Amino acid sequence: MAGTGARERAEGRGGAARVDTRDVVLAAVRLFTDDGFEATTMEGIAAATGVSRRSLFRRFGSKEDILFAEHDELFSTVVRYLEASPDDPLDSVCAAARLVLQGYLRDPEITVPRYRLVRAHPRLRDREVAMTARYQAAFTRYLAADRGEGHSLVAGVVAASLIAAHNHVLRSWLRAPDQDPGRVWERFDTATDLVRRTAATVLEGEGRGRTPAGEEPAEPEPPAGESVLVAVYPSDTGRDELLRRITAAVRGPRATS
Amino acid sequence: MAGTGARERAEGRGGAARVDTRDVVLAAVRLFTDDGFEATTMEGIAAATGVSRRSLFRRFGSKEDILFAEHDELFSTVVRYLEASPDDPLDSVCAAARLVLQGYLRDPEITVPRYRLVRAHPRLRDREVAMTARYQAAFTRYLAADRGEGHSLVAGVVAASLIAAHNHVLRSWLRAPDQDPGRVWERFDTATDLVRRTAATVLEGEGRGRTPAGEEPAEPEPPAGESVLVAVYPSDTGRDELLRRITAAVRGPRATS
DNA sequence: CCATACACCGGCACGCGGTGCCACAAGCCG
DNA sequence: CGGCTTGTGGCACCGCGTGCCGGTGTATGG
Repeated sequence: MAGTGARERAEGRGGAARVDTRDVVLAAVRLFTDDGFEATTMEGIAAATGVSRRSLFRRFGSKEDILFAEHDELFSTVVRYLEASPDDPLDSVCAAARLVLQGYLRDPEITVPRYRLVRAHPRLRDREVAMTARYQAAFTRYLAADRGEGHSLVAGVVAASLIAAHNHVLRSWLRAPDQDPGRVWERFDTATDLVRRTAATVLEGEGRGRTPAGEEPAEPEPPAGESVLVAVYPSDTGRDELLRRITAAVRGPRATS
Repeated sequence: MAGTGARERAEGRGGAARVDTRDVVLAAVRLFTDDGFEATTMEGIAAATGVSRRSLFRRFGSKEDILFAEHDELFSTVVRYLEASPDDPLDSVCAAARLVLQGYLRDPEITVPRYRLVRAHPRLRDREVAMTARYQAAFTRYLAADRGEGHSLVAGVVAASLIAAHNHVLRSWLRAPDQDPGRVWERFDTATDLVRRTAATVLEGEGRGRTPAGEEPAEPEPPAGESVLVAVYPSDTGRDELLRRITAAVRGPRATS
């Protein structure tokens, strides 16, 4: 629980300090798992969080979107990371996939119950696969942009392989979230190695990967069990706000395996 | 339009010869493209087809499901084909993918406008990718069932590759449905060949080929003007030390935007 | 100090998707 | 004929999602 409890005071009228998004999500997840997703109404979530029904829709869009709010944030983070990544494209997308897995491992409090909900309700399942499709599309675009335009097939296949490998590892963790994270990263490395091998096969005969001019080729892949922190913020974020959020994130209960 | 018009007589009560599913779908597609998906109400479809609103929900489940009714049928067909297929598993799934593409090419009257609708509405897009995910899951299960249980990763990657290749060719047709079908099949063959090559690579090299990743943690430098901060630190770095270093980095001269 | 502008919130009403329930019409059987 | 099953239409109802409005806190300018 990150900073709950002190919020309940925000009742009454206008002023009403904005309830933290994460608290809303956690409360909603709790209601979903306790009462069932269908049975939980937006009015119920509103009552439980102190945010009005109308504002819930304004901030999250829909009931499902509450469940995937954190995931959406992660997605945009990954996309921005990808856009700013100077490494070899294949390394970049692998690192991006690592980022996604890390996003899941970071707060099991949301991702694990969400996984259970997703498994139970086909509609939520569709929403989940839609998310992975968005990742896949982003990876494909990124890989295809680097090479010539004619290689979108190859890019699509490589991206699909990587997503499949990632999801394979991810699910293995979601089914047993208490296992040693080191094992998870180990599996992730073998999975990405597999993808790399297939990609190498597929790319044979293509021009070799570009080398960014100058600069030492930064090591893109932290060794397994490494601690990675990636922060992506809007360009207009003030330094203080940035530091405050990073501090809060680091001080948070979850250490990245 | 195919076989409408003679239906209008089915008013009044019970008897009402059952309106053909395909006619309902075609009418709905027409309404969707003419008036927009959101603007088209189930009551409108009911009025246009002579089927009551209640029966529409009973037969199709939801408004979206009307659009994908034919696709669902195709899916179950493919699954049954797969279950009865005695060939080499890789050949079987490739043939199954061919079946799907054929299902699209067979009636452009539904698939083409549906593609346009899917492109326009994110919600329908999600539904579409959910369908491809179902195919992918079916292919994965089929491929994994053949080999030992430990190869579900490989199966998943191969299935994902095949689906990606199929979708690549499919979209190229959907964007220009009037082109020569021979070209489409030609592209399909080259795409499946690509998948076959990668699959061969992946299936042959079951020996571990893991390369030990480098050890040196690094701080990749985001391009100037970008709002990305990536920091990689040893796992045992203390929170305070981490924060101090991040603070120094952000406060420093090369602050991120 | 007040006026204006802006952004966010909560309440209300409403359309529509989706479901449970019931009545009714056919086909099939003894 | 009377029961059973199956599919249908009508009706009422719930809940999601949205447009609209009034109110409140904060920032900006005279």
